[in-house]
Amino acid sequence: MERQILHVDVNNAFLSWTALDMIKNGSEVDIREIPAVIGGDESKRSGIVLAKSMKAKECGIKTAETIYQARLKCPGLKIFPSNFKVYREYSNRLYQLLLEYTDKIERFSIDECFLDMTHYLMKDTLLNKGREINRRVREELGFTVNVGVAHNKLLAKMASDFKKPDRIHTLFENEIPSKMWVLPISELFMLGKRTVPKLYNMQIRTIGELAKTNKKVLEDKFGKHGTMMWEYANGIDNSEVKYMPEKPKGIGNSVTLPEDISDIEKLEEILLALTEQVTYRLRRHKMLARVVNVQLRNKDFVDTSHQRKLPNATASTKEILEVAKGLLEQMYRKGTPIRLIGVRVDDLTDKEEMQISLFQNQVKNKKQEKLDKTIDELKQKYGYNFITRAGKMGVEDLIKFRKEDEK
DNA sequence: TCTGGGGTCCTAGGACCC
DNA sequence: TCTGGGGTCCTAGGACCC
Repeated sequence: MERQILHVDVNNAFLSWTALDMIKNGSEVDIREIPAVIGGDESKRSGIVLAKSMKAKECGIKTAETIYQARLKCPGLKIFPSNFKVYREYSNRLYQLLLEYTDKIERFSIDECFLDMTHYLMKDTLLNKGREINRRVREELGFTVNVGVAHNKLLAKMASDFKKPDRIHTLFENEIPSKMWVLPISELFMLGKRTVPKLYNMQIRTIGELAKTNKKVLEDKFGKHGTMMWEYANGIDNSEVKYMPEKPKGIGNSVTLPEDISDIEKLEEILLALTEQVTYRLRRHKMLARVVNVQLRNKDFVDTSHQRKLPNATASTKEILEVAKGLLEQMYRKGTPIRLIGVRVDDLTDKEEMQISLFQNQVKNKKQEKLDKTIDELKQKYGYNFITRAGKMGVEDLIKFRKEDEK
């Protein structure tokens, strides 16, 4: 049975939502109407563009480039900080509105949803529903979306990426040659800056040329990625709309340091703050981790990471911190200036499903678990930073706590 | 000149076992 | 002197997404 898929994509999401929030708080200007970007903080060495207004786009400003470069392109540019709490609110409002159409919604990111409308279309056409969503979001929520209409997720997503803003586009099978094959390969979902030059070297420049390339040639060169790009170029995608919320597969926290650090004791303090945050989130998900990973980025932007598999899954701050410290010591070359440090846990399992090893639940573990639990409860009651073991040098200010895990 | 932070998935090589 | 071939697990790194 042919599926009926919509992709809803908020136009300039962070910028639009910041604009609405500013207006709500009495701002006279609508930053959607001027050259403006949402960006990081240059003084904290995180100065990149997260979102741009149409006027900023006209200057040639691109997402993810540096604020420095953006300002060169557009001297009068206004820069505003991001506010994820606000973004989450608007994202939830959009989701609530979309729930009126189907409960088969995949929240692909904070500003993108896939809707599986296959079983929800009565006499209305998919296109009419798309138009209605587009209009209602604008009128009722005050921002605009692009809607992609197709029979699978890939084509719906490609369609919503056509002309912006506030548009609706279809991409049905018979439209693939005229609407998709004419585009450069860089426009194809999952073809990034590493793969595109390799395809260019093979004289493949448009999605249509990729679609007509021998599949086996691509597979020999790119493996599974080759299979995928050939199928995508031909509009083939059988993946489901994943409307059931999934458990995370890994949880991480990393920081770019305001200045390079070459002192391992300082790095260890930051590692503690990062680990506390990661294990707190892990416990809130009621999950345990079996793999601990530490990442370093040096001043030359070279990344290294080491990981270790644990004999038993755990959510204990102490246990994970000990492993993380071991990894840091193992990989850190004395005197190297470090720009970024991160901790993540992987290979997660549900706590309930965990088999309790006979040798594992000893008294000291119980004690440690109880301490973690007490601290977690205080954090929930008085806020994440109320109590922390990493308070020595204001390290906790570096670690942004992610509020969505509060729920 | 300056280059975020959160993820997911894949690959390749080495260790180890039968 | 010549030295298999699979399979699994673990680790480091890369590519891509928003």
